Amino acid sequence: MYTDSGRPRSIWLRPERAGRGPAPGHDRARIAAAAVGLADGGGLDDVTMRRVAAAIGAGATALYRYVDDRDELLQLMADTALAELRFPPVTGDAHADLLALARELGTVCRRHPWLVDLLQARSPMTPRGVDYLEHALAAMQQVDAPGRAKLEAVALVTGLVAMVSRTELANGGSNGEREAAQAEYLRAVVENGEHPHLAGVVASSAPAGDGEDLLGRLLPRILSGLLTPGREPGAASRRESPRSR
Amino acid sequence: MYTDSGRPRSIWLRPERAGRGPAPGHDRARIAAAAVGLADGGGLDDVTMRRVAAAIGAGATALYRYVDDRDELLQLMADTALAELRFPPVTGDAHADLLALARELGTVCRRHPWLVDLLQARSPMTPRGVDYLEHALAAMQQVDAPGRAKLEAVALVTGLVAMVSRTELANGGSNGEREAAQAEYLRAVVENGEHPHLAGVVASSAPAGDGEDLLGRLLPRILSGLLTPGREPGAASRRESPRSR
DNA sequence: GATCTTCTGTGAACGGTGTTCGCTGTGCGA
DNA sequence: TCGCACAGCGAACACCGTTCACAGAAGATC
Repeated sequence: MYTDSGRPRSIWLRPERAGRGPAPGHDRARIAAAAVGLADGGGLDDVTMRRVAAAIGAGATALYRYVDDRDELLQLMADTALAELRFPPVTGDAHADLLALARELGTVCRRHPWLVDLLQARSPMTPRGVDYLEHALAAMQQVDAPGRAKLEAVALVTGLVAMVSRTELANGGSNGEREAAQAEYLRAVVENGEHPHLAGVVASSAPAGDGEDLLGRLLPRILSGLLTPGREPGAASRRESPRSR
Repeated sequence: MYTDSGRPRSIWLRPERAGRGPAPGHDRARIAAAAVGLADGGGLDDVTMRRVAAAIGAGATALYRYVDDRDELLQLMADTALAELRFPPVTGDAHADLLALARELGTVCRRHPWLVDLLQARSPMTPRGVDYLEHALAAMQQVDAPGRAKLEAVALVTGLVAMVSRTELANGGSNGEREAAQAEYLRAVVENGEHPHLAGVVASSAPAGDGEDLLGRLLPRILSGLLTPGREPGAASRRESPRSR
């Protein structure tokens, strides 16, 4: 049933325990938990095979009995974090339900900042990731839109959560050398005067509003644009300015 | 004028040539070009300090005279790639202009797949990145929306381009082991039957439509939701289903 | 119960990484 | 002309992911 009839490529289809030999001294859950602990403390860069192994009291290379790759370890971590999702009940209001789901994902991202990187690198098709997708689709059950559009909506919601979480963490977290450099350069660009629109926008906008609900403000607007079936907003926009071209 | 009155933290504020010593044998542009060439061939992982140095015929550690960090080298690369942007003229139709700009960014991303990673890791505040932002804001000059909303719109447009480019490259590029594993697991999940909504959507949607204009389909809808001033779509959605809660 | 087979954990090792540190020169400013 | 700041370089450091052969343990088979 597998594509080349060998052993499954996906870790999620590989049984954790093979029948024959001695019982493993560790398990995926413990390993993933240890890795999550390391990442929570110092980011994904602190998740090295040696350090994770040491954290569970194993030799440096024991992890390769449980995981083919460092990348598979990261998948385990993503799944472990997504397991913290408390799916809000489906009420029938697709927009509100998706917003609630997005907020849940946001809180998990706040707890595990590194999850943002894993979410954006590629949508993590882990068991809990699939559950998340299923829940989102269930929330949109009564929406009149093709399946493709719904999948795209989920991807966009997830991407938006990642984006918002990233800016939240950048504003709140101990601003590293990198942010300082960016701020320094941005200040210089604005003062230089060759970017009037940027200068105007930077001057006019309040400084980084803290407790403001970005998700609640952006997501409904995006969803309303995405999931409304008939209106064809692109055509309207094109009709508004017939002089162009 | 700098925050701690030392030497600028940002590479863009540091003069390429210091006055005193012998003339440098290389320059940022050549270094960045070499790095871009490596990344185009084999991804960002192929961009190591040693290899880039070798590509310009320099010793392994000579790069540190031009760049503080590997990360600064990546910034140089992002700027070099963004320099390929051919900004489409501003017509006055904000939606159309932003779509055209997004398409331009998309073609650059198609040429330099690694740029997607750099765009998503953090918005690259490089000179060309600032130009991009300025151009987008100019396209929205006549839009009646607060500056914050415009900045958010730009971020969303960029994020959408990154997302679309990623899926394009994943579909088109030589599918690695990773994609195979994901596909294998997804098939198993669908066959298993515990995720009916997902199964339905996967079954109903056509297989990966190739020449279909994702950007042109998604971006106008998103923008229409984002940039329309008065309508408060969130409230409308809440009013549509008063029975919930 | 004995044997066989498979699996587990390990330590050493390989090739590679980013980065630091002296060192030798070189060429501009004084 | 002199001095000094800077360019380039080689060696070195502390890691990294991953491979491999090998010890030993435990289920399967007889």
